[in-house]
Amino acid sequence: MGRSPCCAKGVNRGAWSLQEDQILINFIKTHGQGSWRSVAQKAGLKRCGKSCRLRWLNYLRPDIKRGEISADEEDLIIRLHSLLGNRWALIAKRLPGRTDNEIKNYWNTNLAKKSHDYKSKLPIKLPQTKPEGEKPIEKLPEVKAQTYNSVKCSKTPLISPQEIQLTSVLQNEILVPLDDDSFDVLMEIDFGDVFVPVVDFPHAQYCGQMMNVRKSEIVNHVKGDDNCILSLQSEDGFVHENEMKGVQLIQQSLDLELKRVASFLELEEDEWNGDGLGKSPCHFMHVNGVPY
DNA sequence: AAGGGTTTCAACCGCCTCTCA
DNA sequence: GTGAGAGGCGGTTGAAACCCT
Repeated sequence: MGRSPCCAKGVNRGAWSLQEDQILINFIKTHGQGSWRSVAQKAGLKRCGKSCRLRWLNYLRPDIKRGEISADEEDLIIRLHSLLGNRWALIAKRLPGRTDNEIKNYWNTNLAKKSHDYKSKLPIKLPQTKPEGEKPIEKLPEVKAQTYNSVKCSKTPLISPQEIQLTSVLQNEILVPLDDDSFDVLMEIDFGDVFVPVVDFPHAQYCGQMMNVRKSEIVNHVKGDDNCILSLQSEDGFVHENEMKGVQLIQQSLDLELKRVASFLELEEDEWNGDGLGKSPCHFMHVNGVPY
């Protein structure tokens, strides 16, 4: 279906003049926000409706907060971005007075670079050797390692070690309390004979950007951009029963933490558990290419 | 002071979704 | 059910401001 351009020829483009701003402000004060196309026409602005809407929402609206993004706001943006991805409008709803455009610009000019710089310094060389004495507990021939090759999570839990100790109902079973001064490890999952440290960035502001999971000497993949990959491939070609259990535990713990974070951020369930980037991490786990 | 490079951010573009006839 | 119009959104652009030599 072909679309006619929203802006007819002959309309003004580019930066808004003070006079245009004043006309738009006065018109909306008097008539309120209605159909943007008709606002442009009735107000006598030679602008397309979209341009009027953008100007009002991003600049002229009286509840816009001016000034620098505070440290608290920055922290919230980072947390929300790790949870929601580039859903700027959704993120902006959680920062009163800030617009999606402003947050997007702030991310692109400040936070994205920080994040990228940090990620580029991450070690990617991983242990390649299999530990002595590591044996499969049970063979599951229908699920070979080369097909049971990844657990993919869209998002990571946003938790501090202190919070883990306080909140995890599974603490005694799968989460090991951490040193108070450590942000390197979010939690450890006990696979029975192997501990799996779930590692995040050492700086709190990067928590949630990427997660690094190692399963002792066996799990040998640490990588991620927007997503993280937990590779649970065993070198012996079989899936260990305790590994399968580990997948379930990771799924449980991630889902638990995401729910808690979503609750903390007062996100509606459809904002984090629906389609898209806000989806619960357990829905992104795959075994053999199939949602686990 | 000049000018060249870099950064910032307002505005635009194009696609998607929703609504309504 | 279908198509068109409108709003909403994320990605991108480019002019202006800023910085550095």
